[in-house]
Amino acid sequence: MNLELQQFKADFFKALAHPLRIRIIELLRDGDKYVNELQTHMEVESSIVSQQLAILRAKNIVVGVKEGNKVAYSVKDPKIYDLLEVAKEIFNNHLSDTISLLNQMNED
Amino acid sequence: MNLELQQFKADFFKALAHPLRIRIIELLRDGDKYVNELQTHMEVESSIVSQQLAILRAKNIVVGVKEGNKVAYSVKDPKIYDLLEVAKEIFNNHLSDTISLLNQMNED
DNA sequence: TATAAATATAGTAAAATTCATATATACATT
DNA sequence: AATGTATATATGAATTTTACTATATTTATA
Repeated sequence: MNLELQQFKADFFKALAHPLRIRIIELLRDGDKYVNELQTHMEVESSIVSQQLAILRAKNIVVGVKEGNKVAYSVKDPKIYDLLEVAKEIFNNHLSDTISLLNQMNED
Repeated sequence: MNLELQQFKADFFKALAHPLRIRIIELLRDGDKYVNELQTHMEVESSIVSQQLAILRAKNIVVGVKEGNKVAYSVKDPKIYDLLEVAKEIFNNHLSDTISLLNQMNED
């Protein structure tokens, strides 16, 4: 069934499947930022930031608007933060599973 | 800032970044399934299914329970379906953006 | 105009992922 | 015990992604 839609979803998740791209999205949560502002927070070469932004742009996750010298980036659909929120909840569940497993092991 | 969590999120999304793995998760939504059941729905070699299941297992997204000859798989944390649901909403927004853009272009 | 600053892109080597095939392991049945 | 079935893993080739470096493009400023 609907293989094309599954491919589309996979591509979308692939766009999020990199720590620097997650970082960019989370930085943009506090408001639009210029590339250099992103860079100083991320502590990597500016070309790397541009590359990752290009990937996010290609998947329509962020948009860049030129303002003179600079380019201001913003997240296109704020629902993406709901997505990250759910991911965090899953992370927490996963973590508490791991912890209780460790506790169990120590009881023996 | 929380680099570890960003890495987790990235890894997690990476686990979802493949159409067959999306397919598996969606198939498991209707209830636990044996590998061969998954396979007949997916129309790929069984070794491919196993490989993809191994990836999902490694990221703690699914669990397999041995039942005699077979292994029954289930999704570990149903919250993952919340995630897919939010993703779908984002696609729909994106899609309707694209459509209205196309309409605009036709008006000119 | 020449130079600097900000951003983007091209090229490339290394690393990771995918897919196919072959092999291994565990359980069931005869 | 021997064979068949279900699942998992190993291996390797092809492809994709990443990270780095160099270069290009646009705008601002001396």
